[in-house]
Amino acid sequence: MPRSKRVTHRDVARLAGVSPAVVSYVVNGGPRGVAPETAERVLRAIEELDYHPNAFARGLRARRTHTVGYVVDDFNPLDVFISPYSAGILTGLTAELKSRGYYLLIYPIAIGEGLSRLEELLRSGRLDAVVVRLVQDPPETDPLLELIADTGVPCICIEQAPSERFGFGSVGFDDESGARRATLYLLQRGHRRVAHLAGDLKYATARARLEGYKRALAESGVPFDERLVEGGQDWDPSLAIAGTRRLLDLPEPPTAILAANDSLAVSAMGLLHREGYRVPEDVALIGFDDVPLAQEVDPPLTTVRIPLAEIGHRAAQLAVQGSEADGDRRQPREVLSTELVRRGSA
Amino acid sequence: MPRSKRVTHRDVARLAGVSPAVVSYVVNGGPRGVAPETAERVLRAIEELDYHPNAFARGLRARRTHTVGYVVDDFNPLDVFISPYSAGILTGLTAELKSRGYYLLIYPIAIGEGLSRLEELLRSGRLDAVVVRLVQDPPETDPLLELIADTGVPCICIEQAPSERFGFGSVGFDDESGARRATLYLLQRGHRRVAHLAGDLKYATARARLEGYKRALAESGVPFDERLVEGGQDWDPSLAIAGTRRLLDLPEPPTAILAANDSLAVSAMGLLHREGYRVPEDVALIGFDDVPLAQEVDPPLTTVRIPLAEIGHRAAQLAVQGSEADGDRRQPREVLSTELVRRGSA
DNA sequence: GCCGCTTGTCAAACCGATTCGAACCGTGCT
DNA sequence: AGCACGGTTCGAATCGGTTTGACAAGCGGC
Repeated sequence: MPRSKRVTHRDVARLAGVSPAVVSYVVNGGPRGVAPETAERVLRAIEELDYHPNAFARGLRARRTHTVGYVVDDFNPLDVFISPYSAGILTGLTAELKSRGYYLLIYPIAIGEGLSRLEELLRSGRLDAVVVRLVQDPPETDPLLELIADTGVPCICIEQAPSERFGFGSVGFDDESGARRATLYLLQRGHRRVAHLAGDLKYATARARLEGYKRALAESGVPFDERLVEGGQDWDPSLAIAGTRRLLDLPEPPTAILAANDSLAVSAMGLLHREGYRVPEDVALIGFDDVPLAQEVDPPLTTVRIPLAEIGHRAAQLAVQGSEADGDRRQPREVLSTELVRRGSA
Repeated sequence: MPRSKRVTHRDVARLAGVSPAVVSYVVNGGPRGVAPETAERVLRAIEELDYHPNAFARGLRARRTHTVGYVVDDFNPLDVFISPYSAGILTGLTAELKSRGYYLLIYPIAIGEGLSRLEELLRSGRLDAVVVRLVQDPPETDPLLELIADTGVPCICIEQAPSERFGFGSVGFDDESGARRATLYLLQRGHRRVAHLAGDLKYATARARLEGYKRALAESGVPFDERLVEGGQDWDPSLAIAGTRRLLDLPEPPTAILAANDSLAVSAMGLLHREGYRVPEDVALIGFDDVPLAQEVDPPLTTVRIPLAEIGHRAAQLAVQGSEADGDRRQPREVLSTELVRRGSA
C-alpha cells in the first residue's frame, strides 16, 4: 500500500462532489442540516479514503482540543503516582474520558518544581479543562489554583477541597463517616478498647479519619483514650509498627485497631503475627482505602473502601461538562460515600 | 486584570516593530539568524504581553506536536495500571519528557476494546511518537503493532520485545540474569534447597525469571528439582500461598525461596510467619521488582530491583529521538540490567 | 404571481503559528 | 562606481480544518 500523501477534508470533498464545508457538517453534525443523500455520499468518501481529521487543525479553529489535563500536586518526592491509590483514580479518569472521545494528558508536578512550565502548558491552548489532584490542604495549594484561575482553564479538583474563592468544582471522599462507620462496627462487635493508627495529621484526609473515629466513640458513650491513638506524624509504615508495639504494651491493650490506610494496617498485621497474636481473634484490624493489597494478605483485610475509580469518573464528567459550558458557573463540592468491606481481619 | 482577548504572535510583532516571521525565528531559533538587538526587542515584547504560542497552531504548521502517547497493552481487567509497577514507569516517562518540553498523553487499552479508537488517535496527528508497554508475548501483540506501523507513528516498546519485523526500538529488563544472580547469592550463602515461586508462565517475564533460576542451579552443580517450583499459573498471591504451603510440606523443605515478584514474596512471608517460621533464619526469601511495598514489610524484603523509572526515561529518550529523526532507521533492543538489593529477608 | 421562510450548499474568511522566496542593506572588492 | 555577497527582514503562502454570510431552490400562504 503506497502511503500516499495524507488525506484531508478537501480530498473527501472532491470525491464526494461537495464543498469542504459540507464535509465538516457531516463529521460534526454542523449547525445546518445536510441532506441524507449528500451525507451518505460524504460518508462513503470518508470510508473509501480512510480519512481521519487532523486534531490540531480542528482544535485550532474550533478551540476545542478534546484533551483534559491531569495535574498532581504532589508531595511525595519518591513516587509521583502513589501507586495503587493513584492508579485507581487514573483508571476512572481515562475510562470516562475515552468514552466521551477525550484524551488525558498527565502532568505531575515534581517536588520544588515551580509553576512556570505548567503555566506554559495551560496557556498553550492544549487543554479544554484540567483535573487537579489536591493532596495538600488549602493554603498550600493556592498558588497553583491561582495560576489555573488566571489562565481561565476550567478546573475540577479531586480529594481535598480547593479554597472557596476559586469556585472550582470538586469531588472528595467522605472520610469521616467512613471512619465512623468502621469504628461503630467494631464497637457493635463488642470491642471496647478500639485503637486508631492515624495518618499524617498535616493532611485533611488523616484528620477526617481521626474525627470519624472519635465521633463514633462519643456516639457510643465510650470514653476517648488518647493513648489509643498512635501515628499521626507521617504515613510511614515503620512508624505504624512502632505505634502498634506501644499499643500492645499498654496495661490494657486494645482488642481492635482502625488504621488510617491499608498500608499501615498491613504493617500492623505483620507485627501482630510475629508477636504471636491472631487476627482477628486476638486483635481485630480494619484498614482504609481498599487497595489491591488488602485482598492479598492473610487474613484478607476488612477495610473502608473509597471509590477510587468513581472519583476519576466523576471528575472527568465534570471536567468535560465544564469545558463545554459557556458561562463558568460555580460548581459545588461533591462527596462520594465510602463503604465498609468485610473480609477476614475484623 | 482585564482578560483581554488573547495574545498572538502578531501582537508581539506589532509591539516589537517587526514582522510575524521574526517572532517565530526568535522563539524557535529559526534557520535564519536574528540580529541580537532585534531579538532583544522581540523578547521584551513577549515578556510584556505575556505571550505564549498556541500549541495547536504551531503543531498544525510545523507537524511537531511535542506530545508522546503512552499505550498500555493491558491484560488485567481490574486495574489498568498495575499499581506500583506501572507507577514507576510512568514516573520515569513523565520526568524525562518534561525535561525535554514534551507532554505525555496516556491511552490504556481496555480489555476487549478493539483498536479502532486507538487508530483514530494515531491518525489524528496528535502524537509525535508512541511508547507501548507490551505485557503479552509477540504473536498476541502483533495486531496492535501492525496498526501502529501502518499509521507511521514512531514507536518504542517497553518490557517485552516486539516482533522483529516491525523494526521498532525497545527497552526491556534483564530478568534472566537478575534471577540467576539472586539464586547464586542464595547458593553462595550455603542454601542447597532453593525453591522458586514462579509467575504466570504465559508471559516471557515469568519464563525468563524461571530460566535464570535454573541456570544458576546448573552453573552451581545443584540438581534441579521440579517439586521446588511452585506457581506458574498466574500472578495470583493466593496461589503463591498455597504453593508455599506445599513447599513446606515437602519431605525436604526448601531453606530459601526466590519469588517471581515482590507481591508473591510478601504473601509467602505472611504464611511463613503465621506458621511460625522465622525469616530469614528458617527460610530465606528474595522477591523481584523492588516495589515500595518491599521496604515496608518486616523484615524488609531482599529483592531484585528492576529499574522501573529508568526504563521510562530511556523509552522517552528513544521516542523523542525517533520522532526527530527523518529516516526511520531501525532501532535495536536495549536491555537494562537488574540489581540485587540486600535487605533483611535473605 | 409574489413574498417570506426554511433548507441545503458553497466560497471565502479565519484560527495562529511556520516557512519559503524575495527584497533589502551595508561591506569589501574590482 | 558597480557588483557580488552574506546576514536580516519581510510579505505571502501554507498547514487542515471550522464558521460565516450569501445564495439558490423549494414551498406554502396570500
